Amino acid sequence: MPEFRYNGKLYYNPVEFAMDRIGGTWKMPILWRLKDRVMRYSEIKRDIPHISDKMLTTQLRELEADGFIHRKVYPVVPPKTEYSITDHGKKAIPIIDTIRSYGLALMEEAGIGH
Amino acid sequence: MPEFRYNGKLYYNPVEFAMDRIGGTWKMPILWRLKDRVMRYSEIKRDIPHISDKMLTTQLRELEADGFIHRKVYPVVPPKTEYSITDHGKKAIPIIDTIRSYGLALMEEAGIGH
DNA sequence: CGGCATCCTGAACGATACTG
DNA sequence: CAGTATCGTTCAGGATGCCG
Repeated sequence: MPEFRYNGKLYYNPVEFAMDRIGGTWKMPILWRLKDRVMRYSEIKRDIPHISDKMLTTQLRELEADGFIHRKVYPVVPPKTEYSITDHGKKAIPIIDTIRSYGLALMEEAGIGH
Repeated sequence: MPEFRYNGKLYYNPVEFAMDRIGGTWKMPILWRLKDRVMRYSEIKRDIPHISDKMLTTQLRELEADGFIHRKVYPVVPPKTEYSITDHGKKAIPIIDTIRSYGLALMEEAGIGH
């Protein structure tokens, strides 16, 4: 398996590369919520309990930089920012769905959720 | 999305639960290599560059504890230990394959690998 | 050969406070 | 409302050495 570099970071396989874009604790939950609707910052925050402003902002910025979501700022008072998924981001949804289903299966096997 | 607890740890969604079992830097690469053959400790280690003994041992133990792989020790000198994937572990392979393919697609879009 | 025991670092992540 | 700034903590993972 050939190793390669991207943006200065070293990767050893495609799985690692994919997980660096959509992995971590928050990115999939965020993408999942944006999959079929536009949401404001405060909406996302309210919908994902326990996430801090810092984490939400950081993750949103990274997803935007990687082209998964679009950020639209309305220059009004009070501030208004809308986040939406891009076509590039939509391609990740089936993957997340696969992992999600697998997680549910594992949970059932483990006796969780009934 | 209902949160739940498992082995003392708090999870917020099925994706997080799944990634806690097969995620991280090393677990998928290990499972991927064991998917259709039995391997000895030293074989795996040789096949996954850059992994340390500590990491390899830790990950193998966790995968074993979660029922993904089986560990068979031969009481001989010098020591011999064989690792194989279980039926439970085999169910993870299609997931890894999906993520892998997605990673390859992302890499191609990013202009990596040609 | 197939590990385990220690020690250690850096990045991820959290808590809190503040602001245009 | 939608963030930033700063500080503190945790923990995955690396480095090194030892052993039956």
